[in-house]
Amino acid sequence: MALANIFTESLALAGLDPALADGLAQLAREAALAPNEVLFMAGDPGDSMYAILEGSLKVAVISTEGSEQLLAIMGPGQVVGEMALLDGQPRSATVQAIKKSKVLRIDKADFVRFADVNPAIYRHMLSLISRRLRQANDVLAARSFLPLPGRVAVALLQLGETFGRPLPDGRLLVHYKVSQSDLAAMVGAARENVSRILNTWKRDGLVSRISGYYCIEKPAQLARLKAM
Amino acid sequence: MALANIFTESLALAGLDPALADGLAQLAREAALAPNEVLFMAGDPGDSMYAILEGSLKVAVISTEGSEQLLAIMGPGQVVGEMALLDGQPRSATVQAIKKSKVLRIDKADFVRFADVNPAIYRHMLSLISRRLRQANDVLAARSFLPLPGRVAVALLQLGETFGRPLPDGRLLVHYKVSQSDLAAMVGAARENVSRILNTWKRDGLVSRISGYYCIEKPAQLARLKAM
DNA sequence: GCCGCACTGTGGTTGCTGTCACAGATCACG
DNA sequence: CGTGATCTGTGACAGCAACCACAGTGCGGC
Repeated sequence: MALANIFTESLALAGLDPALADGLAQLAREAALAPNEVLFMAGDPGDSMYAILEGSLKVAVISTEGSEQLLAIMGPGQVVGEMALLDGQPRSATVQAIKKSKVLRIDKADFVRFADVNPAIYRHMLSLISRRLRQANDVLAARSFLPLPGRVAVALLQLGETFGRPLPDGRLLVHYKVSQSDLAAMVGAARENVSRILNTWKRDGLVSRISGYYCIEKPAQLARLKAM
Repeated sequence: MALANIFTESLALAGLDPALADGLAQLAREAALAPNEVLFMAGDPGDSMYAILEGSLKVAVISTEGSEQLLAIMGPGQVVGEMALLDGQPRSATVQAIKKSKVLRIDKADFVRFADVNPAIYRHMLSLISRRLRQANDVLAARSFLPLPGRVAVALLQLGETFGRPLPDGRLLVHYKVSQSDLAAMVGAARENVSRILNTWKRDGLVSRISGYYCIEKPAQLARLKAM
C-alpha cells in the first residue's frame, strides 16, 4: 500500500534495507495530525517514535518566557521522537505539526523486539542519531563563531538541503514556506534583524523571493558567509 | 586486570552488562596520551572510538580564526569518538588530552562484529549517544534563552556534576582545575566577562575559590539563574 | 628564593543585536 | 474583491558583551 511504500522508500534512502523498513512499517500504526496539532511536548514521558509520511513537523524547545528555539523542521521520510525511545528519558523537545500531516507511530517494545533480531536496524538508528548530534554540534559552533548573517546563511542553506529544488541555472529554490520568524527562531535571533539581512542579500542579488519561496541565487557566495 | 576492570566498571555504571563490557575490553588496545597530545582532529577520517581509563580529554570545535568552542570535558569511564565510528563521517571535533591519560581504542570492524551478536551493546550505545544529543540541545537552548550569567551558571553546575565533591555543609567543590578561559570557551563568551561574573558571585558569597578550585557555596541559588 | 609565564581583574570603547514602534504588503477566505 | 490577520520592512534607541590594553597575582621550575 502506498503509505507504507513512502515509508519504505524514504527510510531506504537513508540506507536501511527495504525489507527491514517494511518490517518496521508492519509494527506501526498510522495517525493523522491537524495543522498546529502538538504531537508531544517537552517533559512528557514517551516511549514511541514517529516516522513522517506526509506534511511537516517542527521540533522546538520553548523557554519559560515563551520564545522558541527551532531545532529542526522535518518532512516526509524523516523520523522524530526517537530520543525518548532510545534512552528512556522524558521528551526533550516539543513537536508540532506545521500543516496537515500523517505519521506512523512505533512503540518501544515492538521496536526493540524487532531490532534485536535485526541488528542492522540498530546500526541504522545509530547512524541517524549520530548525524543528528553532528548537526547539533555544528549549529552550536556556528552560534559561537559566526555573527548573525553567517548563521542565517547556514540556516538557509540547510533548508536548501532539505527542501531545495535545483533550478537549471545553478539557483536553488527552497520549496518550503519559511517565515522570517521561523528563520529567526532557528538561528536564535530577532525577526527584525533577519529581515534586514535578507533584504541586503536581496539587494545584492544573493537571494530572491519567488511567489513566497526564497530562492538562493548564488549558493556558492552565500556559502562563503559560513566561514567568516 | 586492573585497567579493564575500570573500563568494565565504568561502562557498567552506565548500564551495560559487565560481561559485555568485558567482552568489548578484550577487543581494545590501550594507548597512552601525553598532556596536550591530540587524539584526533576535526576532519580526520576515523573508524574507531576510545574509552577513557585515566586522565581527562577535552572535545572542542575550532574556528578558522582559532577560537574554540568546548563541547565537553571527559573523564575516566567515558567514551569519545564514537560518532565517526557510528556514521562513517569524518571526525566532527578535535579531541585533546588535558593531562597524561590512558585510553582504550576499539576499531569499528571489531565493534560491529561483537555488537551484531550482542544487540544489548547497540542499545547501550543508542542510549549513550541519545543522552549526548539531549545535552547538546540543552546547551543550544541555554545559548539562545539565557544571558551570559545564566550560561556560566549552567556550565559551572555541569562541571559540578561531573567533578563535584559535596562538602558536608551543602557546598560543592569542583575538584577540577578550570581556567576562566575554559569556562569562557564552554559558554561561548569572552574570558573577561566570565571573570567579571565570577567576581560578582564571589562578592555575593555564591561561589568561592579554594586553592585553585572553584567551590559552589550556594548551589540552589546558582541553579536559580538557569531559569531566568 | 627568584624569575618568568600563565592566569586573573578592571577600565574604556565600540558595535552588534534586541526591543519598541509602526507603516506597508500579502494572504486566506468569505 | 473586500477585510482582517499575518507577515514583512525600516527607523530609533538601549544595552549587553566583545575587544583592547594593561596591571596585579600566583604558581612552577630552576
